[in-house]
Amino acid sequence: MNIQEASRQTGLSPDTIRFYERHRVLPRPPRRENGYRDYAQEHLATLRLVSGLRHIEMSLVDMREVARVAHDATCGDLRQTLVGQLRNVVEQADARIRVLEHTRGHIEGLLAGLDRMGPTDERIPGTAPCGCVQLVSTQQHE
Amino acid sequence: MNIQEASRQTGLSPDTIRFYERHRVLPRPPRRENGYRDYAQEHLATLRLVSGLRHIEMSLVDMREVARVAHDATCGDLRQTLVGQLRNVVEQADARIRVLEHTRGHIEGLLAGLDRMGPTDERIPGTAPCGCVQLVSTQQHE
DNA sequence: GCTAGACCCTGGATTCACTCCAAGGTCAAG
DNA sequence: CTTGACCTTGGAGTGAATCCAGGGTCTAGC
Repeated sequence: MNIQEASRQTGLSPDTIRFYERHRVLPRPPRRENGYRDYAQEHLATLRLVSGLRHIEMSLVDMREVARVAHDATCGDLRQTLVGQLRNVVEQADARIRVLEHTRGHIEGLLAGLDRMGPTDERIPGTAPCGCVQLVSTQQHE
Repeated sequence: MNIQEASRQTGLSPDTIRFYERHRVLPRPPRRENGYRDYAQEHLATLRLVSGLRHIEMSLVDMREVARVAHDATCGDLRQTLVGQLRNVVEQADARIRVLEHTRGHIEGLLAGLDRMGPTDERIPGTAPCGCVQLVSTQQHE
């Protein structure tokens, strides 16, 4: 399977796959005689894992560590390290989701506020206009 | 209020505030005689708005647009542009949250799988170890 | 008055994680 | 035997910070 097909099946672009390989996040696949990378099912597993980790914004360095463990370790080692790292990752995702939901709420508040205010057209020159300032500044920020 | 205090009250680092100012995401505040930036409550409103937009990963260019509108427009202009952009932003946040939750589930599946498998210690050399491959590769990826 | 330590300023270098590009090789269809 | 879609590499460019050097300022304590 060539790199494009591997890309299609995992959601990582060919460029990103090559980039990760260069930075030792992904192991080097075997090559055909013509030099093309040749992926098998077992590689896709790792690519998909890495794609998932990328989605939750794990750093390249940490992904490298997970991938190294997932490819070299015995099951005992793997379990310990991987479980630790994955728990971490879930926590990070949760934190990220909380921030997003908080900000989403904040923005919706802004929108609702704009709705409530009705279409006045004046503003005090040199300041932020209409209700925008009040809406935003009443929000306490962590 | 100096830049550090403004930073403390809005969650943007002083470096980031200066960076945004340079890139015209934030307006230039007045300076004291010594050249220090001097922020007032009305500036904090804008900083907080921008901090919120940053949290949901709005691009610098789009933030510049929002900030420009929020500072220069009349209320009518503001309403139209801002509402459009903010709706957009909420959508982006939702999409982001969906991806994160999907991946979170994926990773938890991995963890549950590792739990179910019990502590075997063998692995086939040259392949990814134990259940890791199966767990990941059974997951279909968009 | 003087020094230490925590601020502030600017402009430019570095970082991270890609993403794109140039220059060239490979291959299947017509 | 050409066209067009693929593949290779190494290196340049991008976005959004973040860090740094080199310098000025301010407050507290001696």
